Amino acid sequence: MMVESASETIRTTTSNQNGVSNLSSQLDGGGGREGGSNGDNNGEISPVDLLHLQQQQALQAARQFLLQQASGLNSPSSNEVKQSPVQVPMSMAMLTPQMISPQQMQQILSPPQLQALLQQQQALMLQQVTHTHTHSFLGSAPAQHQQIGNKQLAFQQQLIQMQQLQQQHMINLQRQGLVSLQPTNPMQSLQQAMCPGDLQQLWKEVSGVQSAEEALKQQHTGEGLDLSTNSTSTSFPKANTHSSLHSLHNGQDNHTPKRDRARLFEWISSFSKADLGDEHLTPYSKGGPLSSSHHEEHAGSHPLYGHGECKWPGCEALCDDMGQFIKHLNNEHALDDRSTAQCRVQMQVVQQLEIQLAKESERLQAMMTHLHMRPSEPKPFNQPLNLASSGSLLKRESEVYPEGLPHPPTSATAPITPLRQGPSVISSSSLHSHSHPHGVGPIRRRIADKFCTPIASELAQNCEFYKNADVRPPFTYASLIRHAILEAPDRQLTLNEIYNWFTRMFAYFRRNTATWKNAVRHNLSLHKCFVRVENVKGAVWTVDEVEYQKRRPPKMTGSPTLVKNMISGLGFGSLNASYQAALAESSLTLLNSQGLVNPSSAASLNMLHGMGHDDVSSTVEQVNSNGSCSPTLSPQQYGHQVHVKEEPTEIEEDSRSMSLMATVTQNMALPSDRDDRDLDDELPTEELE
DNA sequence: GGTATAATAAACAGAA
DNA sequence: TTTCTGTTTATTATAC
Repeated sequence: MMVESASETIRTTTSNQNGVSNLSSQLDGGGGREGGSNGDNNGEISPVDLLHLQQQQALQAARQFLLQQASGLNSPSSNEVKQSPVQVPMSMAMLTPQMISPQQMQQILSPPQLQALLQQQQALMLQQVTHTHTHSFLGSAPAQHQQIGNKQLAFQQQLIQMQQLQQQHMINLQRQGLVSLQPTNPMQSLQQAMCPGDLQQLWKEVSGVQSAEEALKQQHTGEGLDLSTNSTSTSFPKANTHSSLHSLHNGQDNHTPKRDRARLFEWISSFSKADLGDEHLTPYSKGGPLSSSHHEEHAGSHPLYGHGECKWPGCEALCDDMGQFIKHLNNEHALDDRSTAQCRVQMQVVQQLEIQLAKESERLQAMMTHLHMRPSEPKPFNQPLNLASSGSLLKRESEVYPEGLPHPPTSATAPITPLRQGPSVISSSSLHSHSHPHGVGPIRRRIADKFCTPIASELAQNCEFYKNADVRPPFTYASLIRHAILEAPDRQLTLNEIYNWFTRMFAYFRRNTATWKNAVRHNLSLHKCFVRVENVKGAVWTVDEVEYQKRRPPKMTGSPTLVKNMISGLGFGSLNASYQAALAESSLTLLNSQGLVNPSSAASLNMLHGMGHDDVSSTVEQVNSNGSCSPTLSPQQYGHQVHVKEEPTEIEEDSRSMSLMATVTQNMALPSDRDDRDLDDELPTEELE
């Protein structure tokens, strides 16, 4: 029961804001395990402090610049970056965020450059706000209003981009262990990245601009808000504001006519609460605009009310009590164009952050996968990836992951699946195939076998991950069943015990019970390598290693194509040929130091590189578990009734040579702690792969 | 396009 | 009768 609730918790990681704190918790836990990866900043100014200091300095400079402008420097030509303390090309500072993603920006720019860019953008934002203000009050021609609307659009786009960029930068710092991780939500992330006061200030600027425009409009037309009026060529900035924000979301400037309230409401409601989280749409989506009957308002708390002030973006109105706040909310933030526009901006912010979160979650899993590997195994990740030859999943991931970054052994579902999925995270649900009942399509099914993933090694490295994350393990049912059975003390399990192993080891299998249990039974019956043995306490299942080795493994003959495929398999954080080579290399070193190996055995180890990884791991596991040289564990030794099955498609292949490996391995000391067997018992033997 | 492999679904039967 | 266990068949997807 506890495990199920735990998996439920994990599953929410990318679906709402709560996931952020969950993710942070995981990060904290992971950081603790890794021990010391966060660095030691005690007694000195931490990088994050420096970052904040720089941001404050930039903002301070921007404020001074604003003051100068307000005191008479109204010339637009003065709005140049030469005021900026850091020299980053203006074209870069202004255009890049809209042209390329923040991730790409970070790859292109060094951290100092990135920081400089952030500062420039912040200063520029404030400058734009000032100019917008200035033009709003000084100019009244429609053309100027049009310009204001465009500036607002540009401003808000850049604001979001800047927020993204800063958040990404913070995450990068966190990833580098330079910043301690804190439970946060998207808005907190923005505030954390920007400096809360300045973010709020920027929001106020947006609101202020719109308020000023509304005032102007009312002055010119002598009428109040008329939401039903279509915008014309002489439309007021308010209409532009609307369309700008609308196009902000659509990614195009289509200058749509004003929507009436119903359409605004419809548009907002089109965002499912599942995507955006309850709190974002609650005021609108439940019973109309900011209804005072909202349940949270009656409950004495409101997400938009805290510390005696209104938390509406850009609004810091002081409200003594909830009643006053509700009154303020209904009066000042009713469903009108401005509120809708602000809501849209907020939606956009949330959506961007959620996308970012999904990506970062996947990146986290890739990092965890990487960090679980020993320091002596960096080779695979130094090799160029050839993802183009991989399947569609890898192609998708190649779009997500920067080149050279190890991909998680996927899954997301992301929700992670987000992957959703691995470790396959992809637990990010966003990466899960929606057409598949399990959320994980067949694409992923054979990943383990295709890339020859060593199940023992993978499980050892990501044991905790699979136990907690709702991520489908990248192994076939057969390999999982076999692993479960071989892991058992007497190398035999009842069906129910196999079920229990699945649910114990993988959060993913704590759901979809009917499906995967059926699959387990199906595999047990189908594959000849699984032998049913009846004893006094009922039927148990064992593994016939000979039969298992007969299963046609992925061909790894060393041809360029296969090697390329293996390299492409790198994307899963699973072991590939290079990794195996590194493992063998390090193992040989170890064995040589123990005088247990000779050149011929080294050749044998190298030969293993051409084997399917499952085969390799099975060999090692078997030897390891048996503790003897016997290459197989014949079920006949049980002396019970045995049901021999026929493998559907059996191609006889030479059994891989394993005697030498067995000879070597049996001499190696094995940890005795069974509780840690996943991590300790298998690793030494896996190193021989 | 054929083949192999794996996942999934489902039907069915026998035992507990 | 229900549930569990085990077998079998069919379909689909993917990789080669």
